[in-house]
Amino acid sequence: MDLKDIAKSYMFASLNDEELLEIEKISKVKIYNKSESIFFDTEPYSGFYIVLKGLVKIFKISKDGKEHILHLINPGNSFAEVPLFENSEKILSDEAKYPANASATEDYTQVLFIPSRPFLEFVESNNKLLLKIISGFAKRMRTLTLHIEDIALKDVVKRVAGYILSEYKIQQSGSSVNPSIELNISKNDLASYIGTIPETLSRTFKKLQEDDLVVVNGSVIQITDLKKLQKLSL
Amino acid sequence: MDLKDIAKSYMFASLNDEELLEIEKISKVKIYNKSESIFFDTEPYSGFYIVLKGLVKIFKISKDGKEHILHLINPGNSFAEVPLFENSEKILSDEAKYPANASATEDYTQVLFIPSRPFLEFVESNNKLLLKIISGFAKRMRTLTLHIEDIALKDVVKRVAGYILSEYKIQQSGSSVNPSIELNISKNDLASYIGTIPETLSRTFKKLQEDDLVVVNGSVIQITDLKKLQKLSL
DNA sequence: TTTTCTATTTGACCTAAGTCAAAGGAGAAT
DNA sequence: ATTCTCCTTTGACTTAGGTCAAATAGAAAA
Repeated sequence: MDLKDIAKSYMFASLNDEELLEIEKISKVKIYNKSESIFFDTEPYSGFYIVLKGLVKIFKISKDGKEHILHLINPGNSFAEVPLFENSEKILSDEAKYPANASATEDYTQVLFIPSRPFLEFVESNNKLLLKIISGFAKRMRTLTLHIEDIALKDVVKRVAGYILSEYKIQQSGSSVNPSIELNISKNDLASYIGTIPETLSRTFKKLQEDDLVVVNGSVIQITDLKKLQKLSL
Repeated sequence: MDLKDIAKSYMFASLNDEELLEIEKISKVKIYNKSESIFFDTEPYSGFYIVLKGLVKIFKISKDGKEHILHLINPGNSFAEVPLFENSEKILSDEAKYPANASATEDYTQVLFIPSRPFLEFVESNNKLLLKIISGFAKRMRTLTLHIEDIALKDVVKRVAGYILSEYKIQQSGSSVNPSIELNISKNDLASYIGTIPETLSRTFKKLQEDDLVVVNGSVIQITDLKKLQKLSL
């Protein structure tokens, strides 16, 4: 593994080579295929992860079997690092469990596993890293509150429009002549992520298409009318 | 103002007297009456707050005027501290705005205002405080994800039952002979917080009452059947 | 290619919860 | 006490979006 891979992550971006080496020493690269589980919410907590390549979904299953995707973690981002700081005593005495399930949604998803104990020791005396972690948490919190607002305040059409636009912003596929995005998750997962079900999502895409806002072609979504789509999403 | 008031907050609980004095020097106590605004989401960001007494609600207003309460902040907890770490450059160049609205929901709500610049300088070299902040963020994040799960996965009955139980856990009014809670927010606000509207909330209380799970008397809710209520909330 | 399996779409139907309108109720102000 | 608000409840109605069942389309395997 290359130190540069670690340095590309947001959390460790500001570390110097010596510190990166330290992280490399305690961490371990793991590779998962599509829909393989990384951890279940029944497992004892042993450490957190950073996505190096691919995509990871964090999800919960409700009593009656409904799945809801809480986060989609892109490369460079960490996940399951929250429990580490939530209740350190429980972590150090191995009493904590993972608070949700995680699995890869793409083949050859590469993650870096960082075990609790050595990391906590390392981080406690590293202000720069602590600030990075705080900043990461702050950004995640922003995403979460936006997500809550969306689910609580917006109907499915607005949420779908919003998702397309946010993906477009991330992917920004060069040619703005023909703006389009490619879904990197199944429509099933997308439905779960925006808080609805596949049937409703399908009907919503149809409606957006009939209104000439987008053209859906499998996993490719062409944006026909960006302006209108933006207006609709608010 | 007493240093002890500051020390009672979760964020500053582990500071020594010297450090507390430092915080006192840079901060300022403010008092608000019920429904008075603390800040709007249109105001430039100038610092964060800690609730000393009373209750603060953080809320957003959607395009069409619907209000949704994102957080209810109890004494000891901080609010609006997230933007501080989200994008430090913007904060320091005064380009950021508050990301939501805040107002007091009780008379004589006392808050401590801590301005960005001096606090950032103070915190950057204080590991203990950084860890406290991370831990606070982690806990808030947990609350937020639970909130998302609730809204996405549970119906209104389950959410109301859940709220009653969580309040009961916080208030735990001595005599477990007759378990009951007292709502410290209006039913209007409660409806908004759990992601519904007053009419539906009212009907839900009625239903819970008809099923002999609770007895609602104004703002006092007696829990008649704790076991059943817990089962219902899952 | 043919089969098999899974993902997606469509149709018919239903229900939880929202909207609108109005009536009570409780506390504040006069 | 009486009026004025604001908060809460009730009733009648509507609808977004969920459920269930079946059809269709892709993708992977044989």
